[in-house]
Amino acid sequence: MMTAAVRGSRRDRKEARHAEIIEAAFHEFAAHGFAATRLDDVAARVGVTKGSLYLYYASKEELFDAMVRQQITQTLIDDTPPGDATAATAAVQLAAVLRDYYDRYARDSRTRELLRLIIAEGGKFPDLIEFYHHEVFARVFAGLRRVLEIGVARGEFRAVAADSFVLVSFAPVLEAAIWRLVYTDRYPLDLDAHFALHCDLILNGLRTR
Amino acid sequence: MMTAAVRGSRRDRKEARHAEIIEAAFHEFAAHGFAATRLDDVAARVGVTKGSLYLYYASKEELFDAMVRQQITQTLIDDTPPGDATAATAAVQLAAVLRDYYDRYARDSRTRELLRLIIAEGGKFPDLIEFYHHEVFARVFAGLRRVLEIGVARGEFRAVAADSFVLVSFAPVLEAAIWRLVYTDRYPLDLDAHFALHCDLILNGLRTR
Amino acid sequence: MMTAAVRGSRRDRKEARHAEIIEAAFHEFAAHGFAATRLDDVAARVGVTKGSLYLYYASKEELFDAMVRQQITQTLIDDTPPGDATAATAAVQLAAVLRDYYDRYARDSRTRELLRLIIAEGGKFPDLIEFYHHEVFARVFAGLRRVLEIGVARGEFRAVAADSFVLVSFAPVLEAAIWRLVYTDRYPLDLDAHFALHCDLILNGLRTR
Amino acid sequence: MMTAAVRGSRRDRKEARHAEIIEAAFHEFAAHGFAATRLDDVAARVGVTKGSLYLYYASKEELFDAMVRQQITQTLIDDTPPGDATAATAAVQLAAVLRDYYDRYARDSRTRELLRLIIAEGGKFPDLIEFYHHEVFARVFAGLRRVLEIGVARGEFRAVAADSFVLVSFAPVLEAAIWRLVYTDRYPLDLDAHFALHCDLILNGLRTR
DNA sequence: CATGAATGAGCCTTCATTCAT
DNA sequence: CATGAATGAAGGCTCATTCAT
Repeated sequence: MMTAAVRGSRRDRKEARHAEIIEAAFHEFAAHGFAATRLDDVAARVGVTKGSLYLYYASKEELFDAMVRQQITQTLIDDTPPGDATAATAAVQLAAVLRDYYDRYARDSRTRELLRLIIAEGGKFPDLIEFYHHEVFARVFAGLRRVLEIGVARGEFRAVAADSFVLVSFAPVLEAAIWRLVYTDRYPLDLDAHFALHCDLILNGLRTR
Repeated sequence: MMTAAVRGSRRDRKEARHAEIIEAAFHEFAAHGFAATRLDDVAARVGVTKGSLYLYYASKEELFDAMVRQQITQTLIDDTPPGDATAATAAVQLAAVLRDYYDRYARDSRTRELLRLIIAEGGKFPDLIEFYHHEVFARVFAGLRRVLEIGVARGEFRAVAADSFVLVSFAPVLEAAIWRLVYTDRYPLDLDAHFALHCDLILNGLRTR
Repeated sequence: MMTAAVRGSRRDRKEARHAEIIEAAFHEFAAHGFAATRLDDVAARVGVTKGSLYLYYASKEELFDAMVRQQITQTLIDDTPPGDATAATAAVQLAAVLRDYYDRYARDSRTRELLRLIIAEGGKFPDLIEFYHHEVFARVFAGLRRVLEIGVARGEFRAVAADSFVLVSFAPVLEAAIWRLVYTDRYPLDLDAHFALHCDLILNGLRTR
Repeated sequence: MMTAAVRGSRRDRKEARHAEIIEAAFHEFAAHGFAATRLDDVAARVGVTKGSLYLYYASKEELFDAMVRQQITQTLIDDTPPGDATAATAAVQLAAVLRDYYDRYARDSRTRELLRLIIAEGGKFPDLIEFYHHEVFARVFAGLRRVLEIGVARGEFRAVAADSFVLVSFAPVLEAAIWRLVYTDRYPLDLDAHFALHCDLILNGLRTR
């Protein structure tokens, strides 16, 4: 039992180290981008020597890759579908879904930084942007498409082109995220007002007459 | 006079060299980001030696800064206001303005790459994102605000919050640009359909009843 | 008695571990040389962790030293004098001695690899080449000298300079070993023909008229 | 003319640098082997910074390769055939050829060091040992074969197997080189006596009766 | 103006060695 | 005994920057 406990804790400690490194890597990579971050700094943030990182990840690339995947996965670990399925109208559902996306993708700074990395380093890591699409955009669009279909089926919404709709209706969320990424301090964005007008326009735009 | 002429042509040649270097720098920086581009590659693209770059720009940072500013300025060298001021209705004007923005910011690959650099390197070059805001977003938002005001004045549009409106109505343009930046090849975006639905939703959303 | 037995088996196990490590070290060092072999690889070959090696040898140098000494000693564990002392003529004896040396130093790949290490790393390990001289060359030369003396005493051989003779007469053996070390695959050496001509020339060269 | 002169000297200086680096590399590689030599030391020997080496050679491997090839080529730049073609007898010719080989391969320390590198690093650089064979052994053996054929044709030498003869007759040269490489200081080899007995045995061994 | 050799700081990666468990 | 995580000192290679020509 001792042995089992010791082994267990060893594995646990290793898991924990992995997590610590990922966390440190996230901060450094997010702050400086792939090329400009120094593994020295990542290690220092963990409180470990540079060489130790190589006990966990075989290269800077692998660390970056693992970090991004883990951040994406962790961000979406909440697999509860967005929105409020019990809502009376599709309009309320759509608003709930959008609010959910704002919370996940625009309000959370970690998600924003991840987005920056995807945009900035996507060219060098095609697998990662694919993964990001699969885990993030695909789900987001699926959610929006579902609400649209419900609303159309109920006669609440006009039958617009779904493929474009999911993109166009998500755009202000993405924009809010990017805006905060780039201009947070200098030109603050009032997220509530942004969300309010976003819903207003979309819902009025979709409404049947 | 000879001397002046010679001096003039010399200055011209120097101007031309500047332009060549900026152009080469744009391609390299856009492709690899600030940290990962090598001045060697920029120089090779110009057909010149690395050392020569320092006759024109004092450092990598300065070259990057000059390049981004020049690209921004050149992109906006067309100072004609967007849209079609002669249009009969504000709705048509708004559509014209949006179409104009799509052409400038989503369809043109150079503008997209510039956007990536702003997002990716903004943290390291705060003056540049400020400049970008001043030259790009400020103008864009001013254009949208004007049309909104016209439409409201004419009773065509509802009087929505202008600050949010300019952002929300521009969002699909920005999104299209970023999407093409990241997913061009894998998940193509139908820009015409995107634009069409964008206008549809916005105009229907704005319309007074 | 139990204790003694246990201790004994423990010591045996320790001896066995030593042998395993030496064996693994031989393969790695022979394949890559001193500087380029990794203790990780040696340990992996034993099926043990790198750290464990330090329970047996205090450093890479010591392991190398011990390995070479052990290989030399083991190679010569057969202390039977070379050749055939009962042979009728010194010529037959000489041929028998040479055959013996071919078997020991040219045909056996382990001996060849050892030779490479002596040549390659001798500068860094002077004690080892001294040991090699004492255990290998000194014996080889003594054997040849003895046969020469017998042949001269019997009037079969001319009285050539013994110091040079032992070297010159051994040279083709050494050459065969080195050739196989370097060119085994590309330019195979017919050891039997080599040996035959070697004997032919030496015996004819030594013969009194 | 100035320009041409300047350009010329620049190229010359670059050539000279190449030569200096090769020379320094030879000393360091010969002293420590491939893996254990530090480019820092090579650079220091040239009186230059480590980074400068990369202006001339793309990697440590390439430098090593170039160095070995250049040393081999330079050693054999003397394309005069070995021996003394005007000699009266094949025996005298053979002795002259062998003396020549002793001078080239056993007396010259540079050649010996090269040999050590071939033996030590051959496994890692198969092309180099091939090159060495082509430039060194092939020529050496061709020289010996020619003299043998002449001697046989004249009835001076017995018609022994040529393939083995070239190897066996060269062996003492190789051995002398290796001996000096390994045991120079501790067990000096009297090269003249070695050569004398070598010739004595070979010539007596070859002679027809 | 332009070159290109040279620099030197710095970064990623490796690996012999140590040590708490 | 054995482990394996951790260290830290290098070492190969890169690249922005300088400068004599």
